[in-house]
Amino acid sequence: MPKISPSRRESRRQDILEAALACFAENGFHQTGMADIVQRSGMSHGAVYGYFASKDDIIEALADDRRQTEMILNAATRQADNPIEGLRALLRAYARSLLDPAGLPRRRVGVHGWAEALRNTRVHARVVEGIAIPRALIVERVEQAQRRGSLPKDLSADAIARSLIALFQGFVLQVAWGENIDIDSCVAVVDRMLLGLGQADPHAKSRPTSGT
Amino acid sequence: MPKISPSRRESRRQDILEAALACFAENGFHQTGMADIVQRSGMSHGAVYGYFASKDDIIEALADDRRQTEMILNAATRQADNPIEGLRALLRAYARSLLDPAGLPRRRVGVHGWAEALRNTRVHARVVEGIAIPRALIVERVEQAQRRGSLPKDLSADAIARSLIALFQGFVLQVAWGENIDIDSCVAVVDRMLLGLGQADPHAKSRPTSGT
Amino acid sequence: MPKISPSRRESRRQDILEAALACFAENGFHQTGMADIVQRSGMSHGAVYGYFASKDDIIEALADDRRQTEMILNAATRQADNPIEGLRALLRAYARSLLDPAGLPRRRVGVHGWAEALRNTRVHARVVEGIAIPRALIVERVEQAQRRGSLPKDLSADAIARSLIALFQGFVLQVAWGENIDIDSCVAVVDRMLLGLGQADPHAKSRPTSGT
Amino acid sequence: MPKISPSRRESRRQDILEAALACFAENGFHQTGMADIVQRSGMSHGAVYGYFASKDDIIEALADDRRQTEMILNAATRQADNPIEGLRALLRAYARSLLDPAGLPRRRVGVHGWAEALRNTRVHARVVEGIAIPRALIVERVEQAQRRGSLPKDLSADAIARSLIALFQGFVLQVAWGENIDIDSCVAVVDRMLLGLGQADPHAKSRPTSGT
DNA sequence: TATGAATGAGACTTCATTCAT
DNA sequence: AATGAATGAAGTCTCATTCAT
Repeated sequence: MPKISPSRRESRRQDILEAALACFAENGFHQTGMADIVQRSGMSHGAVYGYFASKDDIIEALADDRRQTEMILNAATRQADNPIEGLRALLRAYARSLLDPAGLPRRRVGVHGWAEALRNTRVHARVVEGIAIPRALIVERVEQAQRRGSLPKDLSADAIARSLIALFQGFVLQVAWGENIDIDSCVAVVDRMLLGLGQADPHAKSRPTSGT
Repeated sequence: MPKISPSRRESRRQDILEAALACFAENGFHQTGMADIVQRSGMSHGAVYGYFASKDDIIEALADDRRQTEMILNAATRQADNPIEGLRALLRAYARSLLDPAGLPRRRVGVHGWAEALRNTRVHARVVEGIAIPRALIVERVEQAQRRGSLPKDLSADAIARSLIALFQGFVLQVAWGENIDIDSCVAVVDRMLLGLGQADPHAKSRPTSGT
Repeated sequence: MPKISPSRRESRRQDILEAALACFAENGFHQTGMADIVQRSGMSHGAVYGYFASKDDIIEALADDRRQTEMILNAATRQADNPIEGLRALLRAYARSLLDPAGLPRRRVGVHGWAEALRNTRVHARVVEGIAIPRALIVERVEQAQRRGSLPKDLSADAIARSLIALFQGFVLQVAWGENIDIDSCVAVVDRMLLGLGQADPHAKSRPTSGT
Repeated sequence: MPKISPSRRESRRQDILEAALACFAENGFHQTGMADIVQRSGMSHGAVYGYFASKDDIIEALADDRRQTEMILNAATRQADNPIEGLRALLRAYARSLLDPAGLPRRRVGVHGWAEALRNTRVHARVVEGIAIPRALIVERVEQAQRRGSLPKDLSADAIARSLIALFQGFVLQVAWGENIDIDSCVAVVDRMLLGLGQADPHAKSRPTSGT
């Protein structure tokens, strides 16, 4: 029987995750010690271990960021009637998040998570799941557009989704590195690319893939 | 001859880097111990330290992979007369490298390097430099195309370059994760995106951007 | 109470210093491993590092021995009214300490500290400070005696102090080496030397510096 | 059968000792690596090991410095007819050597040797022997003086010798530390102390010890 | 003889986790 | 539940010495 209330417990848990996020963002998972997290959280070693079974447990918890996903779902949902506009809304939602300095730690930890996912099965699962959600959404939008004829059917919806995700991932990376990147210009570029997707295959001999 | 020949020395150095690459690809930089590298290289601790001053030194050496860059330069150079085709050649060269299973360790280590670049200044410098080279090449091609009128001038050449790089980075990441990604389909998608770039801004009122 | 009391902490600290003293006395600073100290202290590596940041930290802590100094201050203070007798009391206090077998480890470590002071700045500072204190005391006594006329004014008080310190240092060294030295006889010799200091310069032509 | 001439061999040996002396003076025995000595000597590892079986061998060779001893013997011998003057000549010879900056490395290594003598039996033997020689000389002089009546017989000749040696040792130490010590003033002090030794025991009740 | 690359035991230190208080 | 001192395996790196060339 816990002496502290469930809500207080959850709040403490978040304190730890917040502290860990800050530490991991600065130094990466493996250069950060439990002592760093303990100190930053203002708690004791024992207390932290009361909320997480291990350091890996904390890493896993942070590898799974639903907030971004939720934001994206919302962005796309708001344009539920127009798939192409939905994708553009998605793009803009991502771009906006990249411009938010408060999200920098999160994005840096995200990049560390990408590397960690290469060897830590559980982290891998979390990360891949986290990406599967927007991907499924994009796929859905694309297929919707393909049915409507606003996107050609000769392109794989999955490939389009993966390509857009890849774009976002690359932007996250470059921004995390502190590269001097002009997000707005990039959004314009991607917008134009999306527009290009709507074209038929110019290399296909004579037979237009889709018409108006 | 007690002093080993420079070529033999270089060969030994490569052996170490190869061993380290394999270890890092499996377990990441910080989960790999010097003992692992030593064992895998078949040398002794002391011998390894005769070639590299520290583990970080090895990491740095691996963070700088010119081979990929060179391949890209070649790919683009072969199409020196047609900038758009040069970019497509680049895209294909990248895609081909992604399909090579022998390059997997290298790509995995590359991802670890991305994370490491977030906190290790020297690795950061290497990684960023490694990306600056293809980016400069792309910028050059794009500006060439813009002068010729095959790409609109209202798009930032740098943004285009960064976007293409971002795409490649994201693909590298997804492939490294073992995602079930169909590279050929993705190439088709990116091809179409490139095509889209050639279009004028559809939102611009009346005045066509491309001319002459 | 999870946090150990300050007194218990200090006691543990002393345990480590004691163990280190014994090890260093036997094998010197650099031939002693942390493992030796750890084993002798009965603690674990981590525990020792909870009290001292490094091996050098332990060495520094041992380079600073105030006990001897305090003993000397006491000895001299007891004869506050007669400076010459104060110096003789000092001499005897030192001699007594040399005869104490329990102090042998301390003296051996002291000699190691002399060598260490040649290259370790912090140890140098500690050692020199440790000697500055009795030296200042001797200087004070000598100047007092010079004002009273019981010591000639043509001798530098500092040189006298340094000479007496040098004598003690040499005795410490010879005793530490296990030389077959008769301390009592040496005390008699130094006593006579002190007596000699009271004489006027015999080489000074005619004019006596001080009278009786 | 050595290919190099014995004289060349000895010269090489001295080169190594010189290099080692410089290294040891700077960093002490145990902080100096064979690599340092090898580099400073301009030879190779193998070559150095051709002259000395081990690092300890080099240390031992340096622990035995006959040059100083010889100088002292000469100084005292020049005053063979007057024992007290012989001692004063010795004192001055020592003092002069302390003022020679070229001898600093030697003196620093000497101090390291004092510490090393505490645990290395062979070094101990060398160091103690090195000191036994001047001590024996002083004892001889003192006994000579006692027979002549210029020094009282109630003082132990050995204690006097050890006391004088102790003085010198302490001066060496303080000079090696870079202390701001005025050697000339100290010589004046020791001169007066020696003068004091000539006095009879003032505490002895009535019966004068000295004759004539 | 000379060279210097190689060896490998061992040095110091860290840190995720536990558990007596 | 909470504390934080303690554990000890494991980490990176050094260095006296050897030996193939």
